Amino acid sequence: MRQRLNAEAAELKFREVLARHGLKWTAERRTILAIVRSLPGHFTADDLAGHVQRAGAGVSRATVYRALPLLVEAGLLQPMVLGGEVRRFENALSGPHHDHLVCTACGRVVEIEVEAFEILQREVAARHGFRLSSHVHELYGTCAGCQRTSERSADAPAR
Amino acid sequence: MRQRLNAEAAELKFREVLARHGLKWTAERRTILAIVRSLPGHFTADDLAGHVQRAGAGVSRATVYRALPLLVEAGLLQPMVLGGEVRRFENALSGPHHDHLVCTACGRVVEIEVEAFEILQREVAARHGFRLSSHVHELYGTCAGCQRTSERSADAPAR
DNA sequence: CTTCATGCAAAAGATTTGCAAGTTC
DNA sequence: GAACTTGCAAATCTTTTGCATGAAG
Repeated sequence: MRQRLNAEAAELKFREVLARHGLKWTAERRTILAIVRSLPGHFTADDLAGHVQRAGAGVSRATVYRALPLLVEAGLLQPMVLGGEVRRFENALSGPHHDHLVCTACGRVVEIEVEAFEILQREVAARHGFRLSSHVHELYGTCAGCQRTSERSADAPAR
Repeated sequence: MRQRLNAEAAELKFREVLARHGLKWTAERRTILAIVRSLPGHFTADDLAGHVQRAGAGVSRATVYRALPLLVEAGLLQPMVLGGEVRRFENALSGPHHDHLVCTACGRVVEIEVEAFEILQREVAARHGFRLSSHVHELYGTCAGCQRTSERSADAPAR
């Protein structure tokens, strides 16, 4: 139901985020975007940096790292937790389980609790013969306030 | 719908994981478990280590770090991505979006695609005035094969 | 022209590991 | 007893920053 984004659409999304932050569209960021589009499957931040460097054009690691959050904000890169190498946790014992709705512009976090998700998750897991123990479920986007801000002006402070 | 786990249940879960890996139930791990249960909200691996250290009993940082993956496997700690400080990504452009079903015992990853999740997510986001751009959704548990293995013997190799 | 970007190399952090001595099973 | 743990400190790794120079708007 969700169509594959072509190069043009991807560039548009990226530039939109840049504009929103008053940042510039440079050759380096263009290169990084291209590599990101070309990488299949899962990869680490460092992997990506490596690919970009090897890809010829001398784009430094620092520049790649600096682009990461922007790419995520543009929805071109999707953060993952696979493998458990995370830095951040939440006590899974206190109170009922909840997921998170995070504003990528201002950082606000809304905790949500949706019974339907839980049920659906169990169903899917069962269908694959899995016995669930936990999960990570976070939704990223912009909250009402930040949407208004970015519509009004393109030089809105990042946070 | 999901009840708060009491100390006993938590210990049971933890010891179960330890047994499954042929590991031991030590005073240090007991301390760590206690602190984990006491910490509310979100925290980093380092935060936890700090708390444990300050909590008196001289449990070293290294020991805490070593216990982390076990706690997650036991479902007592829930990994999160909040804040975007992740090390791992996935190209959000190639093909339709999918979530992950991960076996914490053997590491197998099954990619799942459930339309209902997407719809529900959009609904929840809308209800809070958010415009979604991406999300992380990973389910952790044990696959059919690993379930059988751990039932048969407690000394099954971790992976 | 003013503001932002980049590379470099250094700095800062976070996590992991080797080892000798002490514990659990 | 054998196998697994721990603390410590050193070793690794990853990610971030300061600065001077070079582009983009």
